[in-house]
Amino acid sequence: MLNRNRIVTAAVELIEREGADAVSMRRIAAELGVGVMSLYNHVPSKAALLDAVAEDVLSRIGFTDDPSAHWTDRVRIQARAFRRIAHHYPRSTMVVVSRQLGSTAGLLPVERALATLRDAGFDGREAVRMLRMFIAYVVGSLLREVGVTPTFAPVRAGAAIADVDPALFPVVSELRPHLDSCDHDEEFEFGLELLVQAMAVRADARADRGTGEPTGRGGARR
Amino acid sequence: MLNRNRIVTAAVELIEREGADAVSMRRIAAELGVGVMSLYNHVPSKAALLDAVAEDVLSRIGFTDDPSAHWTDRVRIQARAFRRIAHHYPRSTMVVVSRQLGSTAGLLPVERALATLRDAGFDGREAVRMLRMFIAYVVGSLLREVGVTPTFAPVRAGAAIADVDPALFPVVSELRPHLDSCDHDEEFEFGLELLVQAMAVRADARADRGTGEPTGRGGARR
DNA sequence: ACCTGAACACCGTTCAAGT
DNA sequence: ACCTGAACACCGTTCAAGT
Repeated sequence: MLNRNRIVTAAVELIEREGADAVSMRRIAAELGVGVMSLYNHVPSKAALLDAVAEDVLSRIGFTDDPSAHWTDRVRIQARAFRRIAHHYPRSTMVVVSRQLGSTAGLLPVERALATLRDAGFDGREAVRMLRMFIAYVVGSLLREVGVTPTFAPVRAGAAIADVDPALFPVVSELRPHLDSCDHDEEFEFGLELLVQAMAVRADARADRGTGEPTGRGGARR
Repeated sequence: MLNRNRIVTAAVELIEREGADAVSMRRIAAELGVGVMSLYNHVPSKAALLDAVAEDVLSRIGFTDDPSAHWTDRVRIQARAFRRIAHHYPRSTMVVVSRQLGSTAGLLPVERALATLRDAGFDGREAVRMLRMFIAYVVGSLLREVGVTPTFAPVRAGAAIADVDPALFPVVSELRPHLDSCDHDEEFEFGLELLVQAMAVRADARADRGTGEPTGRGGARR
């Protein structure tokens, strides 16, 4: 029997198998062995289907939050959990990122993250700020890893820019070896660590001013 | 007379006016008062045209790098310049971000940024790392500002999630006021400052170890 | 309630024909 | 070299008809 869930799953599979461009209502219907119009009994439009795909992928994030752990470790773990689904559904990641979700699908991660930041001693305003900054970093990183990021940085993996004029771009030419290779794990962890430590500094500053609980003391553990 | 540049410009204008979804070869041709197939004399395909759009927007970044300024200020200025085009071409920003560029179009910003980071005292490997981290943050921030970011964070501007169950999402409900509003300028500057300061700490650590020039001394100025 | 085919108004791109 | 219309193989979605 046809239902919304089967349609969404088929869409995710098709995206991962052939890319987001390959997705069409007709293709998905064929995949499921039904007429195109049957889909519309369960999904109002293609746009709504893609929203559902985004929510579905997001809901697959596997969390294991340990409230007794140091908040810096909890932040690290949450960031990595987020990154993990992107690796599991690389081509769907772009879909997730390019859709403006309106539902509460992605709210659980937010709840967990904000709770962690509150435990770190940040007030509401700061916690939201920190979360937004963190998400910006994670989303930006995933876009690079998924291979969609603009060249101007982690230049396209492999050869590609063999033809850089050293006279016009001296530094880029000099650093070509470093620009050409990119260990995504290392790169992500580097930024993660830098952010966590920067956050710990703020948390400590708060504590030293006597505001909030001293939970965040001791800086970022390694 | 029809040429590549006129076509790209028309595409950018159409994207900004009606959104990326509205772009079709036929629409652009109509806009320019020519037959659809005329476009193919100057652009090999729609995909190539969108790549050209991305490059065009990127190349519009206005830079005024002052090598005599403190490197932290140069980083701030470059980040803001990048952000500014995204505000000028909000709907094209998603196109830029979702295309994998292969040309040297976006190489000038990279050159400038890497030169700045080298001046800060970072070695090649560190400079590239810092740049990648920075770009991740900036790209992620722009996606939020442009309104494309997944909900799970800067929940859709305005109402949208009035229906959050406080029992399921206590922290989210409590922080609703902060989640609902988002001053993009403030938010961006907050993360920018945090990153710059974190980078300054690393630069100082380098200098203290006696490596590189002491250019980065003194931490991040405000 | 669910499924469906025909039809409509669109796509991107190939090809052969024009100048 | 540049332009072009017709044609092909696709789209998403509406509608009326079936069960």
